[in-house]
Amino acid sequence: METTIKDIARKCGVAVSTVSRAINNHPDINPRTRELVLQTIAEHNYVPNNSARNLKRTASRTIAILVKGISNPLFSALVQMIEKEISRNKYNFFLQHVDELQDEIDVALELIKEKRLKGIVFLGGYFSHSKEKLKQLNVPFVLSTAGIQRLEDGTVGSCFSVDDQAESYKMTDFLCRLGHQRIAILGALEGDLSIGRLRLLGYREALIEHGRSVDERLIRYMKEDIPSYSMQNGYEVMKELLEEDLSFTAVYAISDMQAIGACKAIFQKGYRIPDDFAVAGFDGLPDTYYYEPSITTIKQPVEDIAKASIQALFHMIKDKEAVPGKVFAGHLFERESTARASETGGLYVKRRNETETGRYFK
Amino acid sequence: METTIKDIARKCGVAVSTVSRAINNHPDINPRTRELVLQTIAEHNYVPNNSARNLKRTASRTIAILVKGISNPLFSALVQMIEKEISRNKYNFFLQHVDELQDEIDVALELIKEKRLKGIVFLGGYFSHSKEKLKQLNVPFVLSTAGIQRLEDGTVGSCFSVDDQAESYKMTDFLCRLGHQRIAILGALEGDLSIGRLRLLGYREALIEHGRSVDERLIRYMKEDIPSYSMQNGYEVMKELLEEDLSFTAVYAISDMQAIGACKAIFQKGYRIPDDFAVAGFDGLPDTYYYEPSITTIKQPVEDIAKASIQALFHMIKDKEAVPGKVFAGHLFERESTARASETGGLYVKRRNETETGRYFK
DNA sequence: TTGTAAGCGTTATCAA
DNA sequence: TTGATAACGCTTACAA
Repeated sequence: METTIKDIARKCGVAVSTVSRAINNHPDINPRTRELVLQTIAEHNYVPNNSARNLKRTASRTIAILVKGISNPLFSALVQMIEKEISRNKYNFFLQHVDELQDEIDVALELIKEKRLKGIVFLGGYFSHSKEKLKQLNVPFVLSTAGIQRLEDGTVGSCFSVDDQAESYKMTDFLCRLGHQRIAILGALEGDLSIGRLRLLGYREALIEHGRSVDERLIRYMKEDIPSYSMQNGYEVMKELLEEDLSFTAVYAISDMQAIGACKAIFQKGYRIPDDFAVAGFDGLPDTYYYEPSITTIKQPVEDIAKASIQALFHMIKDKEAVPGKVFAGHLFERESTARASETGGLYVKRRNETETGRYFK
Repeated sequence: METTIKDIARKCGVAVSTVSRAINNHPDINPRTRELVLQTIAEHNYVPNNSARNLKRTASRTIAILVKGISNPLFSALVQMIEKEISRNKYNFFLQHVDELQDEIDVALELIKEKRLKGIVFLGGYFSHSKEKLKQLNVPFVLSTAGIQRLEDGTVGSCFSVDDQAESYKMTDFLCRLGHQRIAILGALEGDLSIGRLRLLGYREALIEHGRSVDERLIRYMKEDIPSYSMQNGYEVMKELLEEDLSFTAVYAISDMQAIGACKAIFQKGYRIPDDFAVAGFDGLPDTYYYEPSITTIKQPVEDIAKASIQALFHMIKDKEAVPGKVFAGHLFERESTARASETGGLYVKRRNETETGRYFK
């Protein structure tokens, strides 16, 4: 039989309420009694049952961080910052992963009741929930780095992230300005409705703006049977792309991991980066800095996003008023993996007859 | 006020026990009543309180996966396999991270009571707990990829991992056989008592076996103020190492991430890999395959470890008998980052006067 | 400073 | 097939 508060009370010859007081550091208890109780607890390895506590408690000081998917490297830094800030505010936190297929709102709903949560941070999970469903969440929450949601006001939750479409535009625009005429994109799963869609939109937009035609054959999606956003996925897709004769000089992967995979495929074919192909990623993971050559990418300001998210959450918790979300600017890091599309380079460059920013391509 | 089972009962004009039956799919309930109840539940967005359920329930079908630290990339694959197997057995699971500083046993102890857990999988966390403490865990558990523990039998928990010391020996031995006389190691935190210690032990052992002297200056520890086992940590430590005049030709990092960081430091100094320095890692992450040059490493058989762990756990749960742990062999992948120490290469090689496997160094 | 007792929201037992 | 009711283990008035 499990040890309960009653057993401890009996051993100590006191009432359960006294034991409870000792456990919870209540002021109105004789220090000597407290000592006795605490010691007995230690001796018997008594651990209070959290279900019972949560059931009885009307409130807690707990915030849950719900992370979608298990291996988004972008979140490591984010989570650490958020945790630190939560602790600083003397709240408890609770990091739980929610499966790619699970509905994070459902998980949240359960947790709110079960743990009497004070607030929730949703990480990733490219939110596309009905407003109605979000309404059920009757505690403050923030969405961090979740694809931008155009929420009507009145909603409790705020969204903190970069503008995926705009940043994607930025990168594609950058490649265009480097003189690349034909730019392939390594996208998300076909039919993706979250960041994959937004980043693809930005890509199209930039191409059109630059008067480039959008060649659908240069738009590639992730393979279903390989982990999403993985190096392997980028590698396999790039390998296929290289086998077709599509004459492009740059490839933009919508995640850094895919970009690294793409690099490998390029190297394995004996091509050089950036001489034969320019490669760009997205996210700004440390990996892009350490890779050889270092990879051009859009860095998401995770620290800022984390800080703003958690501050907003505490503001909502404490002052009970909604906080507007915020869009953060990403930062394009130009690294070694991209270079100007030159006349000499670019094995696949076959057509070079458009005008570009003062430069002439014959 | 939150909706409870009573509210639903009232709305439906039935007793709470009937609602409970509907929720829990009990057979002894009129299908019509069940429908009515379920519909009312949906209409009111009623979510049962898990604390109350867990409190009342005597048993569950839940297994917890407790992951130490937030960003060990090695675990992604492991977790996925374990999850799949748990679902296949029609159990629920529950993935929670435990902070680097938290005691995972304490967390487990709470969870056991709170959730009436059936079993626990500890991931990482390089277990060094007293047997006494482990005894408190009165549910079956397995340790996966946690530094090998020499548990006396009688313990419920089994340990599944590689033999870190032996594998580390293997890698160091490999580098020695390539002719490297002076091999630096990028270790864990100084004073580490888990895998860091074991891998360092294997390194020393191999050097001694090969008649190499152990130069303490070539043993480097992670920097405290930089994330552990990170690329950045490897990079910074390697940078320092390169600035001293220690004449070594190979560096063995006890994690792949550190190895990648080390590579960057080497490249930045203008040296070549493997010509000037051989670099080896440990873990067998995909990253080492995709890096340029690909990195020699010891691959941990995570799939096998995952499979064996979870199978053992279910065996313990179902048949209530202890299962012995198992040690898995790692697989050394020789890649592009290591090569034979040649007479010509090795900028730092200054002394080459030892005999080595049939080769003569002047 | 301590004890008594009510009740948190469920499930399970028993009787109807 | 259903309903009443007693737990589950704890916290918290309120009383002493």
